[in-house]
Amino acid sequence: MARYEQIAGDLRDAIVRGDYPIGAQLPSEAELALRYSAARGTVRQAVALLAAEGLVGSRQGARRIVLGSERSQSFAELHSFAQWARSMGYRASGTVLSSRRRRCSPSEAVRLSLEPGEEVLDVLRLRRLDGEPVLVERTVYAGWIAPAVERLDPECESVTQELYESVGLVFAYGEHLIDAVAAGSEDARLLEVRRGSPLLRQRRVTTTQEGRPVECSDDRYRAGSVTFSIRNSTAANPLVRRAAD
Amino acid sequence: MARYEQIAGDLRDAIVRGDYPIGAQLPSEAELALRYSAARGTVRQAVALLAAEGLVGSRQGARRIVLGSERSQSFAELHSFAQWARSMGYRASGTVLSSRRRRCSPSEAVRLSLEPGEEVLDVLRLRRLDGEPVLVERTVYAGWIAPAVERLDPECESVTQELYESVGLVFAYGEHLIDAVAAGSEDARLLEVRRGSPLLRQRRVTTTQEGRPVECSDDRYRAGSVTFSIRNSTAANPLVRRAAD
DNA sequence: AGCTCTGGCTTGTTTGTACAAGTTCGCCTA
DNA sequence: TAGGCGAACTTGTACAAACAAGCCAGAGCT
Repeated sequence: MARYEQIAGDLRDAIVRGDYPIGAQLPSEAELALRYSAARGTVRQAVALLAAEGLVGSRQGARRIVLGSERSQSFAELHSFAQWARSMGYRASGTVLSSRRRRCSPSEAVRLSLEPGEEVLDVLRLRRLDGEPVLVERTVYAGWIAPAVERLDPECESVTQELYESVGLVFAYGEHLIDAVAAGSEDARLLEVRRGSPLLRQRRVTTTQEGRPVECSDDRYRAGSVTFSIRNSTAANPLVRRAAD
Repeated sequence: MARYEQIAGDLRDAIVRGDYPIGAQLPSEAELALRYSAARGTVRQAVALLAAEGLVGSRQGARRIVLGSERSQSFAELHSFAQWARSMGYRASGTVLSSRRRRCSPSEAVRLSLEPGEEVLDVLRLRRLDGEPVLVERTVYAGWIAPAVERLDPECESVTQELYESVGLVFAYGEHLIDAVAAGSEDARLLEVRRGSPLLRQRRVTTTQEGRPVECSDDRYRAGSVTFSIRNSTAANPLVRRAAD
């Protein structure tokens, strides 16, 4: 682990612990550099991490200020339903309801960088938290990863983790579109809500570290079960609002 | 404008223009340093910006890869409905439907760091895109900014910008919770949809650069009018999924 | 008392250097 | 031909130094 990550971790712990309550000033960079016997640049990398997490605010000329004390785990939590659930203290489970190969549509070909008509794997999963159905996941996997996905246990808890362990696949980048839709009849039946009731939809495309698209998915959460949270600052975070398709 | 921002802008333009299409490699840091007559550190700051925006991916040892070519303006767009609308080519308008002072509730006192019972300003706004109502905004402003808000034109297009120009107020940090809810009867009437139809809700708290909370708001978008978009990578972006309140 | 202004403190930007660690690709060998 | 090896390349981390720019409090003045 890098030195600046250690320092960031140390400071984060101190903030979470309440050593620096909300509104308090952080020590100056020079002081921190001295305390950790590190160069100022290294300390800056550390506090930049905290700023990106929204824990501290920064203004040129003034001491850094503590803005919050909630820790957020960023990427991993956005991707792995199971990991997120575990960290929140829920018991996650899931079932594959259908899984079949087919030729990809033109729009999927674009999103997954495939040749038109190439084969893809279509998977429908229902996910539960503590037994309650909360999420319908309709995922399209690129053909090259399909065999590994088909080998997975249908009741498999964490797809992300299993794929990592079986073929070393790492989900590294993602684009996510979040909006609200009415439950269709299938959604309604699976999630045990009335047709037309509000669902939170997350559409995403995920790629490997090399930029190779792996999957695109349409996930629908039952209203009231899940919330997305973003911290942003003037200096960071590519969250934008877009017009609907 | 800082040198690294110029370089980042230049590279961003090149990517958007298609000089570096999706999947292409960016020049190495050394080459960019030479091209821009800058130190490698400066170039690194520039490409780090692009990486944070999700435009390029980074892996130690390998050339940087272009992941996307859509420009996102990050913070500003998340905050100013008017600015966002303008950048998307829409004509934004809005009306203040009600505005009244009252004592804050205990939960508001916590979120806005106020004394319990302190005065706040409650504003209900309806926002339109090209004349279509798309957003109901219920905002609670801290008492200290209330006078400036009350002086605003009820038809004011961009609250953010007006507050900046009139009192120099800058919204610098924000926390946002996004989920889906069913339209209440007031929502339904204002947005011209049926009661119970799905809405995308964004709750937020905004603070100044000093960490002083300015407002908290409950914004509800008509389904199909707006989506939120996030790009994330293993290394960045504090977006998380949370259980509902 | 209230105001201005200045000097010291703090963060922001840039350059330069060095080494660590991961990737890529060609060459060589079995 | 398939596989292993290594050299060159590329990004990541760390240190040191200098100056720019913004903030703040206290000194001094009105």
